[in-house]
Amino acid sequence: MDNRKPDLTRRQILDAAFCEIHRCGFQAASIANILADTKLTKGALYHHFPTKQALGLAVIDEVIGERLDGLIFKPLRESERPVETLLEIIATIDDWRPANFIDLGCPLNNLMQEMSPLDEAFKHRLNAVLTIWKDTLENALRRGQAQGTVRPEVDCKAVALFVVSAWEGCIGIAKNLQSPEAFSLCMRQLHDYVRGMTVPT
Amino acid sequence: MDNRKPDLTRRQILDAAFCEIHRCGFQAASIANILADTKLTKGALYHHFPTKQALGLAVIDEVIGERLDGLIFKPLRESERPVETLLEIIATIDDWRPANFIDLGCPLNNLMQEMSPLDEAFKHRLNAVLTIWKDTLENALRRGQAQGTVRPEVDCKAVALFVVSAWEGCIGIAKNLQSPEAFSLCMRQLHDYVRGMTVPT
DNA sequence: GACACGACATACCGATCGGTATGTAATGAC
DNA sequence: GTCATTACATACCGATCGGTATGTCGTGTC
Repeated sequence: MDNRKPDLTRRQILDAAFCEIHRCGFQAASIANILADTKLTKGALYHHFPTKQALGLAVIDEVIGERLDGLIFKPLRESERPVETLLEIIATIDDWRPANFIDLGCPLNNLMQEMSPLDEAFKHRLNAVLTIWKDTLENALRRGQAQGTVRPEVDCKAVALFVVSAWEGCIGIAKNLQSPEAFSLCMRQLHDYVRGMTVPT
Repeated sequence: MDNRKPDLTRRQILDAAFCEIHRCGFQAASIANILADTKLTKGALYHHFPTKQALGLAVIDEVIGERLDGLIFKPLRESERPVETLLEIIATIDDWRPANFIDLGCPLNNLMQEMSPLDEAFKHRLNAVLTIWKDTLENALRRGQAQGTVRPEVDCKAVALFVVSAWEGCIGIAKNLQSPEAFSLCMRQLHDYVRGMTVPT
């Protein structure tokens, strides 16, 4: 225990927790298993996170939320051509999705299905991420309308909601089928759906 | 304990297990909580089901699978006009969905997200139900093509897969949002999507 | 160097868990 | 009525759980 690095320790715990929660869900994720990946002990864990719940909430904000921001939300926000970017993200998802995506599913979706009926704080944090996603898509579609790439009669709010739902649905079904092919096929339909919202060129 | 009715006892345990699993998932569902709803004891439960896993698998086959069959699969199989029936089922979902659907989500989807990476037997059983759903939709679309109601260029396999995925996605997102309005809005987009597969009249 | 605090490690705690072993009684066949 | 089997009820088991209490030592300030 030379050269203490509390920030590194905390990050190790967070990352190990993310992996364990992704593997078996929050309720079944055990503190002992999380720590087994770190060579750290309960003392360290409880120093940084007062409860298992607090650790889970930190995973949502600091791991899951940050990842989705980097992969989806930020590129859309910053794009000059948001609808083209959205179509590109969907079309190339097999290139950038994490390797265990089909095996284990989407960490956000998994936690939403598991914890939102059981824990108000989880639901609130998960809702925050979900709402960013939904609003980011809605905003992209509205900007697309302003740019003339999205059809003016499209209900951007409804379509954004449906796209997020179908996206998570495709991941969830592919997870059960354990089929990368089903995932690709399904995402291609989602891509066609979004393209159906655009002005033909 | 007069007048033993083993079939009734078994059914009580199954139904209580379904409710508890729906509420908090399989892993967190405890035998003690399941039994608390029944006035029965562990002796009865382990007489009928050798393990907790066996009970969970029976819930999939005998409760969840049967329900979906009654609500969706069978009406589609037996309809003379399957695509119209599909559109009708989607349009009227708010009339026939169970009351706790938005709160607790779809029992099939919940178990798929939770258990399919963890337990091969669960995955297999869940896959069986999911595949029936998917194939039933695919078959409905193909019959629609034969009847001239579905456009001939539609890839029925891909669309069926996407519809099931989006359906489960809508339920899952509405569950986190705890919003019946979001669910209705999302299912309306799904309805529009399916209708986009039909020949305009 | 002394001291306080922070960052951990370790041993321990009570509660809960799925399942087992044993007991009791209902039921049906003879 | 006797017996075997079925259908439960109850007490108990070892394992695991999240968390607590205590100890040790590293670090920074004076």
